[in-house]
Amino acid sequence: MADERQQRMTIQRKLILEVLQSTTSHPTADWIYEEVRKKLPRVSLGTVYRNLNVLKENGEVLELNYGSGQSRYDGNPKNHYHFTCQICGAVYDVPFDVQNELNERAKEASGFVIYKHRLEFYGMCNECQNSH
Amino acid sequence: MADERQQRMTIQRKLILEVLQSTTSHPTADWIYEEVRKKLPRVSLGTVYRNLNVLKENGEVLELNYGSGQSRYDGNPKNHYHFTCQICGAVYDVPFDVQNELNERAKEASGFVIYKHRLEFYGMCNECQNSH
DNA sequence: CTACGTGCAAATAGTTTGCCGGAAC
DNA sequence: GTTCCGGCAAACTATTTGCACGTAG
Repeated sequence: MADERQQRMTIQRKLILEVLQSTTSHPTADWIYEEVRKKLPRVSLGTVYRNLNVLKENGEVLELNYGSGQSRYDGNPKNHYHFTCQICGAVYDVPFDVQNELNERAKEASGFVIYKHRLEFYGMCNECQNSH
Repeated sequence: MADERQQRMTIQRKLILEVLQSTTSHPTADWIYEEVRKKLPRVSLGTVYRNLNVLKENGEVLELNYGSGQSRYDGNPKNHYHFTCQICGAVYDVPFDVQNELNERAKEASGFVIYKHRLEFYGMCNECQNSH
């Protein structure tokens, strides 16, 4: 809050944000790295991670984190819900309104101050359904 | 499903399950390791992880996975909701009924087959509130 | 010109695995 | 006795970090 450190919009940071905002696929850091590398071949994976963390702290991207393996990132910082296919691992948005009354109920049930919630659905996507 | 591999109830597995079921603190693998070590000093961390994975596959425990760092484990396999304090990192249960109609709405909104959902709340716990 | 950011490589953290001896059944 | 499991240490994967140079503002 009191940290008024000046941030620079470098080419790397700009490209990383663009990649994230131009896909709906909730990619991993590694995938983002490969994409950015197409335009900026000498970029490093460390830079990708560093910038994802900066952008996350700025509230410009979300980190999604499922059971195992890598984190995934989402260029849409507005709270919304996700679906993960338990067969192929793909992650999709679930387009229905955020249920803010859930926060109320959680507050009543727990007594804690609730800032936000995260809701993730699991199941089988259409493609995986068809190949069964 | 077709895997009818015979499992043994070893002392290690038994203690790990007991530790998990006798706490409401959703501990990390490391904490479980330290607890089990009090009764079985030569147990190894690898064994703890191996057994947590076995128990998870059996559906006897849940793996909870938040933003960063380690996984946490829950000895209560019934679906229920959690609250994470964003200040101190503690995880608590949120005692209100599972909202199965959310699965319906997600199905309508996405067209996918939904098996389950996971709902996590974030905020500030009472202790952290008092120390501010 | 002054921080802040980058590339690179090495370090870390969490978790998994290979091996071989040991124990459950 | 057979098969699964445990201890140990090494391996692996994802992510972070130290350093010296580069560049945005």
